[in-house]
Amino acid sequence: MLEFAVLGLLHEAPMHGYVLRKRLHETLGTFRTFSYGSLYPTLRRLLRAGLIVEEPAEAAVGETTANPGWNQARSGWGRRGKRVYKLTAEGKERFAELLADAGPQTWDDEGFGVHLAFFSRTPADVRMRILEGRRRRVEERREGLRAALARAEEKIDRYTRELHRLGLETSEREVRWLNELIAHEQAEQRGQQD
Amino acid sequence: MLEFAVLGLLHEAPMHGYVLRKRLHETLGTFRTFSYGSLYPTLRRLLRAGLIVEEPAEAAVGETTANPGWNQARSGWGRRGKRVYKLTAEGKERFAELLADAGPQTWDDEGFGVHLAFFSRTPADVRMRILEGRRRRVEERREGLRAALARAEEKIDRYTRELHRLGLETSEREVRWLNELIAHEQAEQRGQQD
DNA sequence: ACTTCGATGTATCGGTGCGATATAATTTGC
DNA sequence: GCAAATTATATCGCACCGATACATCGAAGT
Repeated sequence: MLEFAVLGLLHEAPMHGYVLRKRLHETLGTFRTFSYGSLYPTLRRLLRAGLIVEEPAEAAVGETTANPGWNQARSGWGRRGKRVYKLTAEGKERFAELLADAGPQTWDDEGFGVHLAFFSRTPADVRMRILEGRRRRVEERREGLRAALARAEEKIDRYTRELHRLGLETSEREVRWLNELIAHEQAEQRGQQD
Repeated sequence: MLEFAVLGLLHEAPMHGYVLRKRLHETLGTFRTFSYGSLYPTLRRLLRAGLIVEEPAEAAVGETTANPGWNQARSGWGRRGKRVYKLTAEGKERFAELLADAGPQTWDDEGFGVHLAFFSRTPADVRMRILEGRRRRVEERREGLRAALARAEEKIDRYTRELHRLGLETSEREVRWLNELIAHEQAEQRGQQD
């Protein structure tokens, strides 16, 4: 999922790992954060896979050109210190593939949230399949919680019951929310056809 | 967190990994599931640490004594095949320690949910600290989302905004839910003192 | 009796991500 | 002119997941 987010964000502009992490935090809005402990290894992975490349530091966004001496000290640019990453053609291609994929990862809590951040770039039919998959998923959770609450009502621990109550309300809410989104999508599609 | 849950569940009775996983699923109620890919390694870890021991299969819960031939084939019992795990004194001690700990792990989504499943066994003051820590955590998320929504209202992607809206409502709801739980705890403590 | 199927049961593998920690340069504020 | 905050990169061990591979058992059908 980090791979997906990184690839998506690098479409905006080449960026440092550090800036990337901030943008990540902003676009995902506290719903999800990624640590450096996963970001930097991911960046290296993408680099090895040829999906991104390192770029001379001059091209970075919001860079004050304060001539970093230690930068030139090592083979021209950014060997040590700031590293700016840029999408390659393969990287763009890969992102497009990931965008078009509506697999099960896209309807779990994490995957869904991240994918939604790039929803306006995903094809309308894929959007629909993801939304519906997510709804199925949340409905399952809702039913599971309903069953757990009905099954025991008295027997189970008060705190557990409270947690299940909250979970049930939350899933009910999310299903309603999804229904609205889906309805909106359908309306839009009808509008398109006319 | 799995360690905590396993130790807690084994207080009920000695169990197979398989049964353990089912009980885990039941008590956590779809809010959280652990896969075998984490359960079995965890079991081995606990075994190495001396927090649990293997027990002859006869002692297992709900066991039909169907004399498993392959079981005796290997040095007396359960070397290959079913393995029943039982808490040791150290294991019980460790669980008590974990119960009494109200660290930051206990107020993130995962830790909080798992801990709540054993809340009736945790000391009242620890319960309070966990509840308050969780509230602080959720309030932070709520404020983050409020800020994100206020910051951009028009600029940001429609879908992202919708997700943030849902997240905001969810956090608001959870804060209210926590307030009720906390009020209940306080009332109970006052009752205790009289 | 035969066999097939679903539940029971144990286990490993590669991959993904986290939290803590170390290190250093650069900017900002006093 | 110096301390503190921010920018920046990186690694380590650990926890967990999903996929996958086995093997056994009991029941239900034929």
